[in-house]
Amino acid sequence: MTPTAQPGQPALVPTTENEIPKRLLRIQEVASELGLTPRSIRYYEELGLLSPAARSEGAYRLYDISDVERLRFIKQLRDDAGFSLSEIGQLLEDEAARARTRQAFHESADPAERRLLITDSLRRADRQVAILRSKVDRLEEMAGAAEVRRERLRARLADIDAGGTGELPETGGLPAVGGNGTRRPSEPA
Amino acid sequence: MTPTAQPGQPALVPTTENEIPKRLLRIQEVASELGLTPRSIRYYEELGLLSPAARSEGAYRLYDISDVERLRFIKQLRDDAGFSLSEIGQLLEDEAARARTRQAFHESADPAERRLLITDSLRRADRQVAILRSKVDRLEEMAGAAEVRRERLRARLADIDAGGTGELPETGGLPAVGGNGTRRPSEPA
DNA sequence: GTTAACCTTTACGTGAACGGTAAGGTTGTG
DNA sequence: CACAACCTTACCGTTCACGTAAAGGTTAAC
Repeated sequence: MTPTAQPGQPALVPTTENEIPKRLLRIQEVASELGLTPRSIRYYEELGLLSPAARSEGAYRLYDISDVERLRFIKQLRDDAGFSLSEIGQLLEDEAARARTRQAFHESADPAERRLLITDSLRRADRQVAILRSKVDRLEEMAGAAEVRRERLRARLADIDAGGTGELPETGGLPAVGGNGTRRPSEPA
Repeated sequence: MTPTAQPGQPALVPTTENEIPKRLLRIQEVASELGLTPRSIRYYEELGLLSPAARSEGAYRLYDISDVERLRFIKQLRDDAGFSLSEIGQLLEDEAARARTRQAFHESADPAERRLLITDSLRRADRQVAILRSKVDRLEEMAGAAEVRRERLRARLADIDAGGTGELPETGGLPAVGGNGTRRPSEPA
């Protein structure tokens, strides 16, 4: 509450020289930045969706930028794409593999081995793109259908304003308004 | 199991003349057609998302085409768009209003009143379009980002195949592969 | 009118995705 | 070194979206 610096604050990683000061974030900082809760982040970890880059001496979880980006992606997949956490798990590399992979990549200068790691990631990226694109397409179709229904309503409105009955002859769109009541082949919506 | 017609089968509505034979469907028929279960359909009804066009003498739920379309829309909103059932309720006209509206529309020949009903539906349609479009946009962005990450991986693969190290100098994409391990400003992904 | 296949309501059970709390340890500033 | 603000694990509770079973009534072909 005081205007002075708070007690248990962040933490700068002791960078060897004047390298980029890689701030490691504690769980609450990450949570606020992403609009998540510490609880849900721990839950994702429990499911194997991610694990913090490091732990402090006292076992505090410490996250780096790549962790935050991964979490942001997870959140988008959950909120925007509506995937379940288990589907997200299938889409992402599981955390164990992720750790092994990046270790392996940096420790091996062997191009053949590196090639293998990259083609592996590439396969995953392909899957992600395919799944996201197909979802975009389905949603695009829904949005299009909604626009069609809207246009129909506009046409009916125009018809009424032109002295008509406001009933359209063609196909019954989504029964937003009319749908049943009389038994004419097509109802006004 | 017999090749003969089953016992408790469908039901044709006694159409006055040779009007379009409006088949009313029982709950299981609707469910199979849409890939839902009777239970979930009843649940949606319980939440006020829809109600069957009619009930049989013995209280069987009977659905008409407009009901099926409405259910199909609900399912799409749930599966493809990932909305919760309560969000779907907000997007759709609630069933009570829907019944009142279509009654009102058919019983009133008054253009002014009809106009009101239509503008009302139009407002809802506008909301639906807006919400769906914004969701499409967010997903489009995600898909785009995924494609960028994929291209980066392809570039690294090409680099390796050209005798390079497979590390890219620019910005760190989603930490799909590399992300931490060394402390260089940008990691290979 | 029997009967198989369907339906009804009611109610309790379940998996997913967290929320909340308890009991206790850690951090960094004053 | 005291202390406020953070964190830890462990565990029980909750909401949503149904699944499942019980007990009984309905429908339509035979």
